Amino acid sequence: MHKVAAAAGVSPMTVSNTFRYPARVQEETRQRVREIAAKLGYIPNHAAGNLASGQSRVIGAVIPSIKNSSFYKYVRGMQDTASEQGYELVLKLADTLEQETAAIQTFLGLRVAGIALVGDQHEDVAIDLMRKTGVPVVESWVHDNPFDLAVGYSTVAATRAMVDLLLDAGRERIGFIGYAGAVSHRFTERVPAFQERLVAKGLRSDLLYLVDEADGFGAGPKALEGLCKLDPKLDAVLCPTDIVAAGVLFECGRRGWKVPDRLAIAGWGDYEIASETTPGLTTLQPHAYEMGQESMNMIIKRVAGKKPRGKVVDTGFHIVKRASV
Amino acid sequence: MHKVAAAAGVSPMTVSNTFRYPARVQEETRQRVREIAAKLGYIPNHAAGNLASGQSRVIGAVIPSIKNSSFYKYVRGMQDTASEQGYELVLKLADTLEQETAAIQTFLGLRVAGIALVGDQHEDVAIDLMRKTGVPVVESWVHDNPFDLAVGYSTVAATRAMVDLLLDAGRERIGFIGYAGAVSHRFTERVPAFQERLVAKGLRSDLLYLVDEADGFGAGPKALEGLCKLDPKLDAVLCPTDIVAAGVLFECGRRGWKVPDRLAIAGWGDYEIASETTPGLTTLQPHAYEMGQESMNMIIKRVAGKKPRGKVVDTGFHIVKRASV
DNA sequence: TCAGATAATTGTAGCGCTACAAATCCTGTT
DNA sequence: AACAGGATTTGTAGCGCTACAATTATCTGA
Repeated sequence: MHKVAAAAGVSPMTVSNTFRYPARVQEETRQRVREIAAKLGYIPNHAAGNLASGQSRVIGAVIPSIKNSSFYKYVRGMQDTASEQGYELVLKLADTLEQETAAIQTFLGLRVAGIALVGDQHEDVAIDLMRKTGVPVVESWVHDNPFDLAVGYSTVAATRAMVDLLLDAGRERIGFIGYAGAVSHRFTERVPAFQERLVAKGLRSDLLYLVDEADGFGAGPKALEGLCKLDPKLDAVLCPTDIVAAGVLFECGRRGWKVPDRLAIAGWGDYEIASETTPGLTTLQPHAYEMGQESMNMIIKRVAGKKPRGKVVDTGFHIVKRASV
Repeated sequence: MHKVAAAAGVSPMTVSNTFRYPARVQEETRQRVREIAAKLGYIPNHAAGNLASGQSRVIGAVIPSIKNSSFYKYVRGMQDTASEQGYELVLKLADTLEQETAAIQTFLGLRVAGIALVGDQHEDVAIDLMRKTGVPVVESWVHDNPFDLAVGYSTVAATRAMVDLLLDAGRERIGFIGYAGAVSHRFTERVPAFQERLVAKGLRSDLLYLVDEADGFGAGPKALEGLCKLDPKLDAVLCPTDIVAAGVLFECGRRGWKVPDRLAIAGWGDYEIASETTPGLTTLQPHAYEMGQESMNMIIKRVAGKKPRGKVVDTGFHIVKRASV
């Protein structure tokens, strides 16, 4: 900074202002400083700025997995919104709670302005740390009991809507594929919501099968086999993700089963593959992009002191009807 | 830090050493400091440490897209390797060169220890900045002309291998699906490599079709239609990604074409879907995880001054044979 | 017991930047 | 010409931490 200042014949403070508060600096001066900075390859040191001002324009997001497209739109929404408002989004991947905690610690060490998390299950250490440091935190894909801020949709309402859709289609032996590794309400909440509807209609509500991973195609065939053992006349399945649904669909192809005549298949997440299979997959669209946008908006407003703690935003969902149901 | 020091009855320097150089501090003291730090929710301020030491344990990676699984293993490889060696990996998404430049600027502002990029096409501004600041930079998925460090495999050799595979399978009217938005050698290099083999055999080498996006299923049907217009007797296609290949496969299903009898389909990337379709997709496995590992190793060695500039590592590839060819 | 060596701890200074207050420069008035 | 009042610019101090040198504690063997 000093070199730039010297080269431009101004004080270091003017250089600082040029980048932080351009309005404070005269057009002409600003231009000159910018030019010289560019020529010298000068980039303001965020770390030092952060230290001096106690503020940061960096927001950290912890993402469970990029193995599939489920979080793509969510991340895009965050990225777009953050950069629109002059913030920077950096990502860390974490597939387990331990990794999430490590990621949170890294972000805390970086003194980010805020943290975006997925889900409401976190290690105690992490919760403790976030509480003690007081960083703004937004949890997404969840609907209630926010740690600080939350944005999501109601999994329960969505599950009910999906089951109703299958019932309306005249299905009576509906199977449910769950995610065994689920530490999150996002997955576990679905079971009771699923059963409640069937019980009300006097139908079997015990056609449940848990798979190890929610993102693999391979889970589909396994689950279908498991469910068929419980009821060979199974006529519909509700899947945890479109990937699993596609796996089931491929398996139906191998078995020569017509979809949806022999089996109706409902997916979840509106992944790209849902629109590309034949038949297309009926699925639940979780408004991921909007969730990403809103999560950044909440964090940024919180940084500005405009949002109270404990705030929840419901971004809703809608069902995309295709031929598989 | 001072609060922790006071609470533990030691000097701030001892607290600093406890975290940075545990070996320098007596077991007993270290333990006490750690406990009190945990109780107080103290996390060392990376920004300040970075500033004081002029060093950083954070490495930034710019990733083109998380829309599909193509980069999943690559990121995992980076993440695992970085954390094994005590570094932190943070990610930024960038789908365009402008976004990449912005991401690089952010990382530079954060004063990261190194930067990992995908491909060898970058904006001049970005190149200039990286050169002037002298950060270690590793480009991956590319094989030559490194800006600093590079790790990848030979797209040319891989294309040749794929074409040979189709020729060995007795195909004579082979179509090539390319990626129109390709700014990178990764995609453009393939065309001449593709043609060279066919010309040598005296076969048509003009069955080319460019699609807008390499990651969408939808590109498959479009490309197939385009290629069939050029040659209705097309008997094989080489796709830019498994996603496109799956799109072609689905389209064959709609048309009632048997794969590989009527049309052989070769994918690229060994995405998960390649093993789950029926028939399975023959594809090219780019050793992405190893690429991620090696890219971090190179950066970290470079930080330690052990690697010279201009170093390239070839992580190779191999062909996964399945039923589609 | 004590010099001499090693281990453990501790001040000091300063990393690059920004908040804040103070100083300087302009303009248009009177 | 003098001056109020705003626009610009500029010192000063300090953010939280670490390199480095200096200090103090502890141990060794004769």
